[in-house]
Amino acid sequence: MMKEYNFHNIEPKWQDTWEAENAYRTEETSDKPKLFCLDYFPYPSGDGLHVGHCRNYIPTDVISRCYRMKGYNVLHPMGWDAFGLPAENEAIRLKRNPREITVRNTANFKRQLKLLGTSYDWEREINSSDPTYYRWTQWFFLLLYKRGLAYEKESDQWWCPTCKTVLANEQVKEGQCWRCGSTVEKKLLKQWFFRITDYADRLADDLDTVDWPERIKIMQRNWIGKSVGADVMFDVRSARDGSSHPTTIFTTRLDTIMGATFMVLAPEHPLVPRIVAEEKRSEVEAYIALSKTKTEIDRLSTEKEKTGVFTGAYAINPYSGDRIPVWIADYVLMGYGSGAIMAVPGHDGRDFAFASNYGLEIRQVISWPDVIYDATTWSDTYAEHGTLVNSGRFDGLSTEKAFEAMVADGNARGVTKAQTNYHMRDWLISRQRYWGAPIPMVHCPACGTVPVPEDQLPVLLPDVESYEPSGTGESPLAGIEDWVTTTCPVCGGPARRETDTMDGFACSSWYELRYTSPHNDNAPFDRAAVDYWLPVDLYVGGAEHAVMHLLYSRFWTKVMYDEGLVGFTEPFARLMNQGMLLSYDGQKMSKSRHNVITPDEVVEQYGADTLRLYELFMAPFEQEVAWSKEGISGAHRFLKRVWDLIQRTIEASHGSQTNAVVSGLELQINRLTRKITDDVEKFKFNTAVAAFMEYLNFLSDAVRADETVLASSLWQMSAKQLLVLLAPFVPHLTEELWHEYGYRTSVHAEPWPTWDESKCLEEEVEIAVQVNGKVRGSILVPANATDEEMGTLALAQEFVTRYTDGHVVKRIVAIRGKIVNIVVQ
RNA sequence: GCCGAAGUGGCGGAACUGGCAGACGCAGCAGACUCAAAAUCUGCCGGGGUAACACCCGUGUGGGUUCAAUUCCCUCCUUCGGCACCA
Repeated sequence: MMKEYNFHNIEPKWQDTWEAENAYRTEETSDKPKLFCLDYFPYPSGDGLHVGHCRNYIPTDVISRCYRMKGYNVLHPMGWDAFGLPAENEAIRLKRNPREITVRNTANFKRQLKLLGTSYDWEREINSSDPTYYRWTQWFFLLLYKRGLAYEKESDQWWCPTCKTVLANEQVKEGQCWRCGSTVEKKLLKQWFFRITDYADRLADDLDTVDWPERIKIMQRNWIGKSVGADVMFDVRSARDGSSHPTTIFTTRLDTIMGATFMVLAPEHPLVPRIVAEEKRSEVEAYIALSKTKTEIDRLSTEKEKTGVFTGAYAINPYSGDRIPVWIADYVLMGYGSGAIMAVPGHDGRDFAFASNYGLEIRQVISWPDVIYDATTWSDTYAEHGTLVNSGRFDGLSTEKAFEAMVADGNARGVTKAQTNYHMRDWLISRQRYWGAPIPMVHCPACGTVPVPEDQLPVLLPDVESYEPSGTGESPLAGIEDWVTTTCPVCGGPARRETDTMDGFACSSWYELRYTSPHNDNAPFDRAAVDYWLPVDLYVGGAEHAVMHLLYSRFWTKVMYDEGLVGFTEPFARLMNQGMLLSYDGQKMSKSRHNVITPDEVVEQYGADTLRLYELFMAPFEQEVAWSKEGISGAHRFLKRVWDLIQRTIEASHGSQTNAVVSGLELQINRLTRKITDDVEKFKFNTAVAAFMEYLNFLSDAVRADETVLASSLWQMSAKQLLVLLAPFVPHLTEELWHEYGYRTSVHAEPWPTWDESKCLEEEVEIAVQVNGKVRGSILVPANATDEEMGTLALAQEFVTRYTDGHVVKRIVAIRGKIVNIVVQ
């Protein structure tokens, strides 16, 4: 009587065994090659994992298991990004302490991850909200401060009224909070920033050195937004008293400067009150007031009308000498460049729209061979490069040449200098919230703002009765008087602690390093361990962190490199993004839609091995796909068929050996081994699973034809090799069958099978025969047949002569192992 | 508006470097087993056409290169993702 595939017994049994034997502990020191295989740092939400989250945990587990079998020392750790807004918001909603919530949630996540049969080294588990961890997050803050990369500044910042805190630019998507979706507002507050803009060039350039999806690199480059141009000084004359105010504008198109017919200042530009004409004053002030409210309310309207007001003042164009009017308009932003532009309506769409609205002069300064200039039909499509006209001594130069000549010319006269600007702003890291690492700074009335000395870290997050955000722009910590009150580390006098906490993204900017030495009490990490393990060889997670975590983390790494703490400049050598897993209704899985599928329910019905196999099989790794309730049964059927066939194979192994031969078996097992090895390397798990299925179909057909093959030696060997290849994909089923064979050691400790390339070749191949590109039949030829032999054999076929008789054969194309094409007439 | 990715059977998808489009799986249809159902096993399964062959059409659209195009080039359409007045 054959045993049934009882995954309910098998899976917990092996999970307990592996845990008891500490089967997946990472070796501390080793001569083996290393692989650091890392999942994104998860925030342990109270909802737990759904099957969509498994879409990255399963593949990284397959990779880790596979590389262990290949003889690598593998670091595959897991920990919790527990600090931050999401955890705190959940705690507030449940009216529970965030610390309690975190303990409960991480336990549940861990249970679910174990349920999947993952092979994490749990001895290296970390938690960003633990003082032994955030002590070092604070230590890095001090490092940044010491290097002049952390500073305080009062400015208008994005404020989320629901989360009651400020947000960094990267954390505002289409005018909404990245976490809760509320429309954000501007609020004037004193805030801590990290000077990430100092690293803009390196952050952009070093993208060329990493193996990441091109899409993510492009998003980062766009975000950094490097633009090369020039600063030019325009002399603005006050309309009030005629006084001179040299004012810088930034342009990437210096070559068009002879076409600058007016100048525009941002409404907030500090020069405005000093130059505005008396009779324009009320109109200008009204516009400034209006634009302040407008940016908040109308941010999302797509095609905003370009509006502005004339200040009454004029400026001198330093190249043409023209006297041009100075306007203010809200399409010029104070936060970029110098908050002032030269407007070239002839060759810029925005300036053109503005000039058209207010009847300002439009002048052509670039010409193209096939374009006739006509002021009435002029449009923003003519911003491309060409040849200069109406530009005096620069006429006839190409735009590129003119740019250089004009920089040199202006440079000599002291009005122009080459300049590069960036879209990216400094990273705002203060949060007016409780659940984060306290910023380790002290405000002393005598000494000013001073850092907490390293030996006094961590600045512990105090227990607090109410951790609800106040909404006043102050953190809940500000209300804890005996925590806030402290002594100044410099003068010993009374002082007050900084009450803001750090953005949760600070915690995740260095966590990968902590895994190499998670219990180190003397430093954030052991240098030797980091030198061995880093950079991360394979980093896997969703695409949603393209310009947040991944940018911040790269920045911290470069700072550490500059400080001499690490020997590399990029933390993640290879990055992969898994596709989103939609629910069976094609919608995103969410509690509110009631369409969440949990691994718990799937494991209960089909087992973890089936879940793993199905998630790997359902679509290419990077592609979005919808869950199919029926589809998973195919994966389960496959595993039952493997189970049954191996059971029969084991049974047959107890009898006497036969000499039965399965034609092509050696070819198939060698090809399968090669295919699985390649596909795992390339993250093509779906085709790897398909290859297993094809192989099983091949074996099934062979057994049906002749049952005695089960007891042949090649069959026995091939069946075992199938188990070993399948082990990283379905660890429990393979382990059970491996032990049923009588082995006492784990299948996961087996060496990864190799293949013989010469045995992957067939002796005879079937190739298609075409006449004039249409398939008319196929022939069987020796694999080493020459082009002539293939052509001759093809021409002799009845299905070919039918088309060639009465025609002239012009050409025969023969491609070895593929096709013969006979071209007639 | 700009940047990027992608369009293949009823569905998820496969196709090396240009070489027989639809591997593998799901669903469906027919049959075997069964009193019956489930499970399992076997066969069929892009469209037209045929008694069955033959044959014709077919990878979003229209063109091009080639002996040969899902694959390369150009045009357009659609969907998804990112950025959104960055001078």
